[in-house]
Amino acid sequence: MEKQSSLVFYGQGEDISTNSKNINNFFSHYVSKKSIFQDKKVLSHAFMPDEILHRDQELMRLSSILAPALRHYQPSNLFIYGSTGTGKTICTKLVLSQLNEAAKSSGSNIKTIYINCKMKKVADTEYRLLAQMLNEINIEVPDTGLPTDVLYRRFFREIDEHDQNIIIVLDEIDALVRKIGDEFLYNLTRINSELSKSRVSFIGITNNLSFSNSLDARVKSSLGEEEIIFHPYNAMQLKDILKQRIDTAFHPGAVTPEALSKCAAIAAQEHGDARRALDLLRVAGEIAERYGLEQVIEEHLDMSEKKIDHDRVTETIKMLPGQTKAVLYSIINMVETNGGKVLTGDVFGHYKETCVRNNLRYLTPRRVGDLINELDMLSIISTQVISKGRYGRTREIKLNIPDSSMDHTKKALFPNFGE
DNA sequence: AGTCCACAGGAAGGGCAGGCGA
DNA sequence: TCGCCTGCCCTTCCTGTGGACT
Repeated sequence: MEKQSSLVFYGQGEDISTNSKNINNFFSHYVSKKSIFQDKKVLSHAFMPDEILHRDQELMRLSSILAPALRHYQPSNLFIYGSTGTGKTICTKLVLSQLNEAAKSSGSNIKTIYINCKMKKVADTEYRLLAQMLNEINIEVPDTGLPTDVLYRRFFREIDEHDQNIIIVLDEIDALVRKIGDEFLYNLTRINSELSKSRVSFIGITNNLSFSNSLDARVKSSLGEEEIIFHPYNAMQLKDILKQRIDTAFHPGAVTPEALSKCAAIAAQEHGDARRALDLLRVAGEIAERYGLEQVIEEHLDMSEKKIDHDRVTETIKMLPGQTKAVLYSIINMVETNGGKVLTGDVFGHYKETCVRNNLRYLTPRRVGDLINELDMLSIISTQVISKGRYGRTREIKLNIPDSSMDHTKKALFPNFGE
């Protein structure tokens, strides 16, 4: 295939004496050229389609569980399970928005609160989650400084002012419980006994199918009154979803049927993740556009896959704190030297040496163990606890950084640490 | 069967910064 | 201003673990 980047074209082919002229010409050309996209936002995670394909059963089940709110009854608490990109969040949001519409026309007083518990600095502590819930009902509270029980009381008082049904959605609830434990959830289960006018229901969304097993029995029985499982999409279903979005996102004929099939197949292999499929398609479109082409072809999807992986890794690494970078630097070095997998003890030894060499303070093995866990949670590495019998119990660490991103990863770490 | 190793990981608490209310 | 509360990062201390070794 012959590729021609418009950037290269303008830089080399024309006699333009100054940089500003060059850039100006590029922008004019860019504006005058027809975009491959018709409406790019249709491919974003936040976009809510009018119709969600292949989720009729789940939507009906969800609607029937929440419907009693329209008759001033408290709907059952609910857990929604399913892997990433199976439509849990989007279906919940759609049903809630329809419920709000129905409430408006029927005169029911329903308030819905949606909180993504995985958002850093939003819901990673009990205080912040309560503050976020208060913000959702337009009550401003300081980022820190107040006792937690004051926030609880304020929240109870505010929501109990009117006779209303409140539905609180805690998305990625497993991340919250991992961070602050399930005591908080227990407090929430007691919420209705504190209220005289309002009624509160909870929807917990998680991609961890065994999440409820890790909960306290009281919390489990109270919050898990109903359960809905979202199964992964298969390749055919993903293809339908992609087709639906392509029709509005791209100009007609901008995505070849082969590219569409390939995109669906890649995402189907990765646990039927529709979000991943849409990302692949969006980035592939951007790549095609950058090359000045009017069609997305299979090859762009390969490039898109690499780019998404690469961006995810390098962006995550850039944001890491210095000590975590030092630990990762040691893991990469150990893996490159020893090949394959390394053990916690070896990593700590290398990490300590690196810190001494670079005049950095070094942390205790206990803390380094936690940092290794954090890298694991970010999927930069994978760890597995193994027993080496008489030679102790340790963690085996494997790098998850693709070879294609290794150079950039090192560049992101090397300014901080030298040999 | 008991011992031992090299950790994993929970619990408790210190120190610091930042904010609130009296 | 001061006491109290929070989050955050960290250390210290401790118990638990599982399979090789004796």
